[in-house]
Amino acid sequence: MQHVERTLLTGDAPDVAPRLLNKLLVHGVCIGRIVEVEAYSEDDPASHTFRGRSARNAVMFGPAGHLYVYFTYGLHHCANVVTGREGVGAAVLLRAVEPVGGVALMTQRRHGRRQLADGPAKLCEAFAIGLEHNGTDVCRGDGPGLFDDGMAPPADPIIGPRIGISKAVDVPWRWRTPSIGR
DNA sequence: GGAACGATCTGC
DNA sequence: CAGATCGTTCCC
Repeated sequence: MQHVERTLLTGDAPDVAPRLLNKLLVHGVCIGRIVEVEAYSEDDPASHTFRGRSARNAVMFGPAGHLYVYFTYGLHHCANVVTGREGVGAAVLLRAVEPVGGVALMTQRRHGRRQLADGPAKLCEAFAIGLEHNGTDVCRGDGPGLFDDGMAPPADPIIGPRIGISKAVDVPWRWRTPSIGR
């Protein structure tokens, strides 16, 4: 199995996001099929990059294919894949994956709970993704990576507004694979 | 220096 | 439906 090509991630976030559906997130023994994503662009009031570059969001302005991990609500981590060309602050938030491998380990990390990775913070807990992975490359190496096993993105993704934001509430930049997950 | 709030999750 | 819990950002 191969890492995804970086060229897949160099477009605008809303174009890249639906392409990531059905790709695999792999970290160590843990494997999950991506079933829900959201796009965040630079001129987007809901994006961390809307007010310009900062220490926290610097990775989002870097080259495509790197992981942007942030800490929120004092206890959760969320993971994004940076998109666009270097200098453009955009990314795709990984919202949910369907567990495919490493379920025992993920269950342990999730303290025995049944929902392993059906939310952005649960996904990070299950896959042990933290700030130490901020800026790592998902197209190569041994850290959290994106892989292509040949399954195409869904032809009929469910499209809707993004979740948990207070600005640009009506922008339909959330994509979900039908019939799987929640 | 301080206050407000957040791309969430859980248990009550 | 509110609390957890703290880093980031913005304002004074």
